[in-house]
Amino acid sequence: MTRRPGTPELLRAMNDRSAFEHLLAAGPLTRGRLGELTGLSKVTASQLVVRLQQRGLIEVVGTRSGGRGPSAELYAVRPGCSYSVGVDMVLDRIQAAASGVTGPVIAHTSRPTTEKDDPVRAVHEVVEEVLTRAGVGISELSHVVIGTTGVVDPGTGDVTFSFDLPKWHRGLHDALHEDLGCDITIENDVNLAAIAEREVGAARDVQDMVLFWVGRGIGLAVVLGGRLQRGASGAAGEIGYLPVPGAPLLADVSSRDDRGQLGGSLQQLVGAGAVSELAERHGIAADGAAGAVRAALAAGSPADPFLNELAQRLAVGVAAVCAVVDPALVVLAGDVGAAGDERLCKLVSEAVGHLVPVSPKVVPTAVREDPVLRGAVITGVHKSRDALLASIAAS
Amino acid sequence: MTRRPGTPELLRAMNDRSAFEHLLAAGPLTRGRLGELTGLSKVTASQLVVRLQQRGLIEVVGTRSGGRGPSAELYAVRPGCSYSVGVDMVLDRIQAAASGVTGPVIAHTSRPTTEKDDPVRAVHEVVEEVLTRAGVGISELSHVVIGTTGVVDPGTGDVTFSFDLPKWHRGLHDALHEDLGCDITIENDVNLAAIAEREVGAARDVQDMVLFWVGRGIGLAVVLGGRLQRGASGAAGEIGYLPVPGAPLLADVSSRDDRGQLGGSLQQLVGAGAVSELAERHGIAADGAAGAVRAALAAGSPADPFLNELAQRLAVGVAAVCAVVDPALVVLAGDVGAAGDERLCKLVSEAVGHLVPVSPKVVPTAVREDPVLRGAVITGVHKSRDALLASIAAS
DNA sequence: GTAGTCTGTTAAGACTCTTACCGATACGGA
DNA sequence: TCCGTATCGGTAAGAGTCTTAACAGACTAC
Repeated sequence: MTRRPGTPELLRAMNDRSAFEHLLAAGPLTRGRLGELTGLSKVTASQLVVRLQQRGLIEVVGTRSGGRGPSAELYAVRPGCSYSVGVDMVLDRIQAAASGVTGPVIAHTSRPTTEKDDPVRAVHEVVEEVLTRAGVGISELSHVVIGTTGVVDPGTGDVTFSFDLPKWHRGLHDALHEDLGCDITIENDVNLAAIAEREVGAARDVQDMVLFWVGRGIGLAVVLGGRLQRGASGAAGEIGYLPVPGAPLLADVSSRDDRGQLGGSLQQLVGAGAVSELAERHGIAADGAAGAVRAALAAGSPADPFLNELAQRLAVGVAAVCAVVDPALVVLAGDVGAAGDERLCKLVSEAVGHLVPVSPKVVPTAVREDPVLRGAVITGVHKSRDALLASIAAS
Repeated sequence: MTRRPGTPELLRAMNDRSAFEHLLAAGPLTRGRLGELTGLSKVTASQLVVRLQQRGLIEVVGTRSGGRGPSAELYAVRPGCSYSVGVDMVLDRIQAAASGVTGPVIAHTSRPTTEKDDPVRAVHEVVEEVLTRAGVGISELSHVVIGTTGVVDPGTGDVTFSFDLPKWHRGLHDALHEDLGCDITIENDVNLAAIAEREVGAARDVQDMVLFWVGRGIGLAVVLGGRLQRGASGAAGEIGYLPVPGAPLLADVSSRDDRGQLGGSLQQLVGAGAVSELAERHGIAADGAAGAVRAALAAGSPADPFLNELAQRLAVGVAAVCAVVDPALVVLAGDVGAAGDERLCKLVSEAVGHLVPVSPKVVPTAVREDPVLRGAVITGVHKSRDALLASIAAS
């Protein structure tokens, strides 16, 4: 409740902030146009530009000539006023990408790693490398966003536990913060994929959507009212544990199946292992679950029973989600989801229509390359923007 | 994006608004205290009080003496500056309650009705009656909030379809608005119960919670990030359709079971009919599902198998919800939920713990009397407050 | 070459807030 | 009993933000 009272300074901060946001969203702008967009007068817009320029947040990037009068100067956000890095680690590789505050990726790197590596060291090395490639000093780094399988405590921002990566555990957040000296955000990988989908993929401008990740593991990202919902303990979307018909109820959540893999009901139905098995049973030979789906799509109608059965299983999960949160859009992502493409989505959509009285659009992911890394970078850019805007308001 | 620029007038509006909110939240206040709470100086607080008083939004309600200097005047929101009415219709009775903008109910009425009555007329009559009892003219009425079983389109605010009430259909919102000449809000009854629970019940200050309504029908209200989530088509929480193990998958959502009742999987498992049947099978004789639960609780350990089975069934639904949205709190409400009380909640909580890796608190509803009506009144008060605050900002 | 239009600046005024000061009031301790 | 002190409410002067109005300069159009 300790909100500042409405002093005139607050007004200035609000307008500076508004102008900065418009510059971020609508590219280079003249003073006049900035005045129109913010609703402020010409004079105030000029003062505001001077302030932002003196702080190094914006710069002149050219002039717009061709009009009647003198050439107007074009202002844009200075990308170098804040850098962020996104990191994604999957199985045996760790990737990183760097961006300025304006958005576009300016450097990318990828190197091998193993689950036994110390995560702090692995992240440090890859961040250092990508910054070198970008020609940016570590002191200019504002935020690092790291994707992880598993659950992140929304209170502390720390890893609660992580599938596959035994060395990623509680305390990692603080260790990385200490090591890199910048703000650290650890986020669930499926959530990051959903952020990418909303920013540059199939879910642009959708306020209520879910992203159903079907790959080695399965997961769900829930976006409601335009906001990513992490749940009270960060476990929102852990739908591997969803109790569904067609799979035996777990005797206990801590028990493991015969593969030694943690898994609840839906996990046993549409996890990668189950999909491979299903493909095999239908006589489809391919490498891995996603490969099986691709092979089935290529095979045409002979593979229909396999795809139908897979769609039925997925639809049960989707239907449960629809019954609870009623999204406008369901994005199928992950290896298997992406491989299934529009064909599988159509089958799932039809099956869902028979189970629940709502009909969300079901579409394949439109972010085909490194969605998690992409989401991490986007999140980093957003975080560094927020920090800049807060600094505007504070001073 | 057409947001107003940061003019000094906006500042005044913000501060007026802040002061009004503080007066609503913290009861009668002196000018000095108001200045402290808003963070404004004594002078500004005085000017602000004068403005609000001239508009009839606040009034002097006494003086606070006993201190050192002269007695300070106490200001409070004038309840009469805006009235709202909440309406709830269940089966054969329609209820209404009226409130001023400060909150407390000032009049209540209840009259018989039937599903065949014209809803516009039924609502009109009960609203008129409760206003008469309150001594308020219809011209002073700002908002009417009506609870309904069934689905409300979040885009239009209109009824999409309603269980049990065939005459409640699309167009009702506009018809009521025309008839009563004030703002109309139609809201799902379970959502209203959740609003009441958050305001005066067991879910105060909880940001992520769900209310599981177990009664004649079953339903769910989802509150995430402090906001009620209605879903893209208003069908969030229609968990009667949730596919669960232990109940047969629906062949088609439009088919009906042998009772002729629309129902998905979870509905068939824990709907009132199923609970009564289960009780009968365990040799518990009582009138209705809630009665059976009360009888079982009174009977003690001989009835344990019945309660355990019921808890198991409920837990499957709760577990599915937890897997998707991970609430901090699950409130069991509705006839059956309320009857089950802490004993049933404990059993459900234990069963949920075996199904999913999160452990939300499971508690019985703390709003025992007319939760839906209560929620409707609270919603009406909030809406009329919003309207007043908007009017402050506009002028 | 001149008129017209647009950019960016300066000057004066309106509105909001703040600090500083003052008279009036009522309690508490000497 | 009386005076010191804290508090309430109000007035006056000042600082910060915005606005409109007017102006000097640059560039295009005819």
